[in-house]
Amino acid sequence: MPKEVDPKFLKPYNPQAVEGAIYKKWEDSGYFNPDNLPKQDGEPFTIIMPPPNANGSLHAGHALFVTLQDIMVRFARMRGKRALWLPGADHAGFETQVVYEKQLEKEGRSRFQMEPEALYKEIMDFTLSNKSFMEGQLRQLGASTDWSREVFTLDPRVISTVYDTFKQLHKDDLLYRGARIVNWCPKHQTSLSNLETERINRKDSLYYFKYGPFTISTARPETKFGDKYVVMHPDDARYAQYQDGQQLELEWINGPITATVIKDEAIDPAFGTGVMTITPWHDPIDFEIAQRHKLPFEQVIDWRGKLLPIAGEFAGMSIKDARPKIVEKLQAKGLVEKTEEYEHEVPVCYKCEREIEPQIKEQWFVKMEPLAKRAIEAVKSGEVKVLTESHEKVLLHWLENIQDWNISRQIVWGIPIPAWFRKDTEGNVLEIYIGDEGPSSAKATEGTWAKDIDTFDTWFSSGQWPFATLGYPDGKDFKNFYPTTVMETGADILFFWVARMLMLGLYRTGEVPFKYVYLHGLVRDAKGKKMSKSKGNVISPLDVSNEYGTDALRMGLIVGNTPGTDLNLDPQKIGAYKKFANKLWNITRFVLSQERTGAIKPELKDEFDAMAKDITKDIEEYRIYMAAEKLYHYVWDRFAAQIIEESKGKPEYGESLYYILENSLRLLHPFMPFITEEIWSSISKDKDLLMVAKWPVA
RNA sequence: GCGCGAUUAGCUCAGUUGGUAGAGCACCCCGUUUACACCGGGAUGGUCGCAGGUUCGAGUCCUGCAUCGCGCACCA
Repeated sequence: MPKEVDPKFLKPYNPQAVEGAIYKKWEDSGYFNPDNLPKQDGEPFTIIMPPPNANGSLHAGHALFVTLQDIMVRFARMRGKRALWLPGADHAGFETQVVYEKQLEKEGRSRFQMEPEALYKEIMDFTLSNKSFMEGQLRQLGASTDWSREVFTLDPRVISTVYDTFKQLHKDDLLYRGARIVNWCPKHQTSLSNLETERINRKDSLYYFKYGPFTISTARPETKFGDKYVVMHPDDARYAQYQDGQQLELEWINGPITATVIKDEAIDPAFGTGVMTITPWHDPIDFEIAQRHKLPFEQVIDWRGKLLPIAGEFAGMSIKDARPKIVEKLQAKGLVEKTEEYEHEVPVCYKCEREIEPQIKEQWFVKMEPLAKRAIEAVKSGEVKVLTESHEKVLLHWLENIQDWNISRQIVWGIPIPAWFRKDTEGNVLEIYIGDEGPSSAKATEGTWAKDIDTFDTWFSSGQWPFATLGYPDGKDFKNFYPTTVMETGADILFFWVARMLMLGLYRTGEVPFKYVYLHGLVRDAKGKKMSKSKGNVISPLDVSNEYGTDALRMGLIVGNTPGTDLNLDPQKIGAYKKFANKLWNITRFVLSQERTGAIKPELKDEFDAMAKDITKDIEEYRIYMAAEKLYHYVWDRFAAQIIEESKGKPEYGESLYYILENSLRLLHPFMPFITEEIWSSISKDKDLLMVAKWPVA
């Protein structure tokens, strides 16, 4: 004689009807904040959320990290730890500015026609409205984050931490301001770090020009106007007759010039003719050669990519227009020997794919080697463990070959660099001042003070995120929750972010910022293609959540997703987990129709406990994908398909069924928090929320 | 140039410290026996890229090769 069950179980599970209310219950309970947890003596467990860029909607990658981190945090919370998941939002400097500039472009406006203050305010409004939108989306995905501790990357206390780090680097002589070759994007009008450039393979013409007695080869005729130095390898026998410093008169693009021979080992005798002329202002190799030989630097191309007056009749032309005309002129003068097609790699801006124009610019650089050294030690000693091993190798390789870091950006949307320069009337810098407020005017005995108008590379500030968010150095949270437990983020920002956090965290606090690094891969579409707006194959996690339920989305993102490898998000797979949610719903319906008779069968309990122990170990060792799959199979293939079938018509199974259901819900909760909490409220009305229920394995 | 991976069922991928291969989807057959048709039962399907080696035993460790992919880097 079956018992009456709650009528809600007589219909299929409807995620949309319950998820919102459940999230509200969690949030109202206060348990997202570790200070409110029933058990206050547990050890701390901390994850700092990688702050999503507040410049659009959450994408599938966000849904993946939310799911992974939420599983880790809910698991820790149920095991009695003081679990803190600290949420954030990123102003995302250059990224957001690019997004906003596209919007301006659509409106027929341009940032270059705007006052910086007005532009800053507009982007701030844009960012803040996206931020609150995004917070709602994080809730929809079930993120059990402590909203009372949320931090925005432009919060005053973050900026103050960033300024302290800048000052400290200056004090420790790890910071320099130098005129170096930078990666200049002519579209975005800013310099970029090496990481912010990409290389594309391209076929171009390689021109061979007669340069006095030599033949030089170049792919960039438009830079050659100021070339007065001709360089060859000192051991190249073909040119042994020429001496370093020897001067030659020769005919060049715009008339006769005096050229000087330079011998330098940077030249590869096997490339082209083994001779080249140099353009120190627009080429990194040439820059170094010029530095070694103390040669002058002259700008040929302006910041917009147009030729300067040194180009004579070509002045004011764009590179694209000028190049063929210059070749034509040289041809007419009989100075073109031949032209070859060749393939080479060209650096481009990672945002607009416009060709990078190397330029010399005064920027702030951080000396990275000493910082990298400590990070390498931390990785090698195991103070910080990187999943997977291959990512650890990649990280070490990068750290071991680190280059100095340009942290200046010529954009308004960012944290201003707290530096002032005292300049004479020529514009030469007489003195540099670094501080929160400007230098007192009384100090300017000569020249005038001008503020650095640049902002920091976003990664310079976000590289300090773990300790900045926790209130270093005196904050209570810093003392309680630092070093954090896990940094879970995308493998694609291993260098941009993880490496910088590691280095800056060690530098400022003397401790690693996190003990584990868990890296996830890219979320691709069902066919393994990278999602992009232009391809139109973007899957919105919020849409998927609405259609299949958040729990199904979460399972689909987790099962079979090993750390560091890309995941194909197939709606069919999500559908399979929607069915699983319904299965669980119907299991409950059946169990609730049974009386709690008989004693728990030892063999069933032992079997369940062994499974529970096994998946606990999996989660502890970050095999989350495997824990999820094992649970799925236990619940469906063992519990539903076998145990329940055997139990039919046998009242002595009653208590066993309740035992297995109740404890399965505990195990499933981190993965499928909504449906498990909903069922929990029906089977144990007098107890606290499932999110703080005790994990079945100690 | 330097470095890191991948190659397992038709497709997409798991396979934890070496113990005679698994999932989802697809496909085929049967079934509406009261938890569930968002279901149940069953079937087909793999010489685990190739060649060697270590081992009682290798998808799993080692070496070489092939193919594909990724990252970093100043070749005019």
